[in-house]
Amino acid sequence: MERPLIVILGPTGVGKSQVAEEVALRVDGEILSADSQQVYRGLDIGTGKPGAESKQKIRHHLIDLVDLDEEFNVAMFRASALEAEGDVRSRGKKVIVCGGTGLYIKALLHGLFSGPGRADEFRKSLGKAEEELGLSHLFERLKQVDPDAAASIHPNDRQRIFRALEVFSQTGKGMSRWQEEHGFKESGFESLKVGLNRDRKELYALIDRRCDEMMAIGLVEEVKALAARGYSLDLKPLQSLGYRHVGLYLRGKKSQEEALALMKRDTRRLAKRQLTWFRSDPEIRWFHPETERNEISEAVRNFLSTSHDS
RNA sequence: GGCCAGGUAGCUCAGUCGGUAGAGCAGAGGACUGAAAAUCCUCGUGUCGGCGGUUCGAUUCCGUCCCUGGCCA
Repeated sequence: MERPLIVILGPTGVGKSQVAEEVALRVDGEILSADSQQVYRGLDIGTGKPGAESKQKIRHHLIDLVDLDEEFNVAMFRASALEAEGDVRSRGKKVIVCGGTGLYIKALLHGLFSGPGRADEFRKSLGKAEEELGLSHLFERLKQVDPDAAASIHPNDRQRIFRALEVFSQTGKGMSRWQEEHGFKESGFESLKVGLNRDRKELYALIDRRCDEMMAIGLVEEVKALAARGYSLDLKPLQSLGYRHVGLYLRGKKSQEEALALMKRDTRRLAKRQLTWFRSDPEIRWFHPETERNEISEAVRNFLSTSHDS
């Protein structure tokens, strides 16, 4: 039996949280965050985690799963999400997924090919080879072992070249074959995808305001406190939006003003990339987060009344 | 009011010895299977301030007007 799942998605700053909370209260549900940064303990202000009042009203999941120096990735997200989903459902509550990390949502809904995880030793050797021979050499190597993957990966895309070589080296099978065989065909969920969007100008203005607010309520102090606890500003999660910008400021590379301006710009760019990702999904039904609240409720009601499991 | 410097892409500016123009930034579009708030790719037509003049042809030269900044009254 396919399990019903309400998914609320959209670019940063559109107003997903408010909509998700309203829906959760209305249908007696709990929220699974589909956000690649909220999983880190200590990243609060910059990731816009739900506050105390919200947590009192609604249970949130998939937040604060790991420390900043621990590894986290899509596969771990999927595993945690399935667990949380089962838990919520077992208590008779509705599951509402809310977030802007497209890959995470896709992995939850459709799975991932069961290839190897990250192989640090191997990556180190790749890093060395890159230093000595250049990335183009690694790309040539990929062409040899997995021409299909090489055809779909740009020669400059270091991250994907590394991953493809890693998959081949660990399994002896090209990543392109793994992907082809998997094809995101796993299912098990029947989903209602509620996409939230608004006029670009309006969205960007909200993003700018949100960045100002984050600074005003102590983003810099949050990062300082993390550094004081011994976390390096070079840690991967601290390279994300807001955190890396505060890092630039704390290291004296940018003034606070410049850092804030860059944070706004990069957040706008993220929103654009998120929209690009979501736009390609024809299953998403788009709504305005404020003016179409009624339409959203209606869609949710219809979905729940026709879904098989209830 | 006078003198000077400017008015060219959303912004900052370059340039055209007369043949309707190009950089940076901003922005737009796209890709995406264990780093995804990451990583990567692609994209620059705009009455060259208005109106006249010279010219086969003016954004470029000339005149005039308007606007902005500075200096002098």
